[in-house]
Amino acid sequence: MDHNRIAPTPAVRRLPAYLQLLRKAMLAEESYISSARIARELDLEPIQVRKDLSLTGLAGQPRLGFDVKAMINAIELFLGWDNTNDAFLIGAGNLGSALVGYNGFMDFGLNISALFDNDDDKVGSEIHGRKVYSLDQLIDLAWRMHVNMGVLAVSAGAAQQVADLMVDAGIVAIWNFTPAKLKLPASVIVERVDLAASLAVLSSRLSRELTKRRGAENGN
Amino acid sequence: MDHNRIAPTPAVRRLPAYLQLLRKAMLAEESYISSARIARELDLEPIQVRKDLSLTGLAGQPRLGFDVKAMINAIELFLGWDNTNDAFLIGAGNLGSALVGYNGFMDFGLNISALFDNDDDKVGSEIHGRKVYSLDQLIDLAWRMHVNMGVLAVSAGAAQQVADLMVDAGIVAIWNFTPAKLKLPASVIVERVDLAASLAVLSSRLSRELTKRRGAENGN
DNA sequence: TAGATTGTTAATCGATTAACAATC
DNA sequence: TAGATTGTTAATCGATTAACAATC
Repeated sequence: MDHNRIAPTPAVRRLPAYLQLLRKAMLAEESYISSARIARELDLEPIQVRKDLSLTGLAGQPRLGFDVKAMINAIELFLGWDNTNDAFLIGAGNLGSALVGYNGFMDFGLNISALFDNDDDKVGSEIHGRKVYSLDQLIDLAWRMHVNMGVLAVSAGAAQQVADLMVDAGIVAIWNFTPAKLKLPASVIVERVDLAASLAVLSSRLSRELTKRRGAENGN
Repeated sequence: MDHNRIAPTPAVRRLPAYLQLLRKAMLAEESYISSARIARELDLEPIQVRKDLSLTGLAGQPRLGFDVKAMINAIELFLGWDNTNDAFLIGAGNLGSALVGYNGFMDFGLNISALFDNDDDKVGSEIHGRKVYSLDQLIDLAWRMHVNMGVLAVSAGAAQQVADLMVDAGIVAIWNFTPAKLKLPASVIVERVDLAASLAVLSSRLSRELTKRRGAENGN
């Protein structure tokens, strides 16, 4: 309820899952959904669902649950997904191309409107229907098109330098797909997709599991 | 120190960053590094670094810090990155190709040894030097090559079905790049790269920041 | 009204951080 | 030895969960 406190990150990260489920419920023409039902489908606790949804400021109704349509709007508004966000993608390599080709981003209110790369062979071409521009044009185009979000998908080595350029171009939020830890002004919002961290969790667990199994095989 | 308790996930996720820094230190021929120095470079607290590193079971030395080479080995052992892990990648689309082309995985002890796809146009071809097989061959090849890790990069709609097949093929650990929440036996280890969650954090913060700035513009 | 589901307040749990004795 | 840095134990912090009164 307290709209001045910043929202807990773990809760914000769960909101897209609620949104997805609510959209499915809307397609099924259900008008209300309870926290118990959401919790069951997403394998969470009902109380956690209620706490998370309260972030949006929209209250549920006793006996009924949450108004599906209203809650969809409330979550989208909270996340800034109510209007499509135009973003530039910098680095039209393998990963960059993959991200542009992923249509699912439209569900997240994200539209990658142009690509930027230093490779002259790529500049001027189109990837998945989006034009590739030279990095030299980034500042000019970002200001002109009022783009304030950037997806960084260059090599680790180039990441810091390109990020600095993005900031000069007026980009406020950077979705960082590189392994680099960027050093930028505090006012710039950076969210990193840390594949190494994710793989570390998976492979350490696998490693333990395999050790356990080998132990069991030897009759321990 | 208690090696029976499972490791806290946030700590495990930080280990690759330590590893990367330690490797850099080794290249610079430094033999010891203190928690204070690691903390400074990674923007963490020294005490957190010490707690995290203690997970590996390797102790530091008072006055000196941590033995760089020994700690690299200890972290790699802990994560199961001491020997290269062979993995299959299922779904040779945009994202799948990008992941195969990303050479950085070698630093994480991961080697994607083969690709699988249902698209007949792709089967038999090579992507970034790896052969693409039909999904029909997954079970046979996984057993024969003793592969127990799989990277899932198919469409959201196919994810559950393909994951079931992976489990039938004896795959124990699944790195899930799809938006699907997989329902699998509890013994299967799943780690999901949740792009929607990550974007939610970024765009909700951006949204707040822009609202704030617009407020400031209007003289509030 | 009775009953189901909500939001609030308090308790629990786990991760982070602080204080400090132990160590080389 | 003196001093820097460690690992341990305790305190703090934040997120999750439990209990329950409020509500339609």
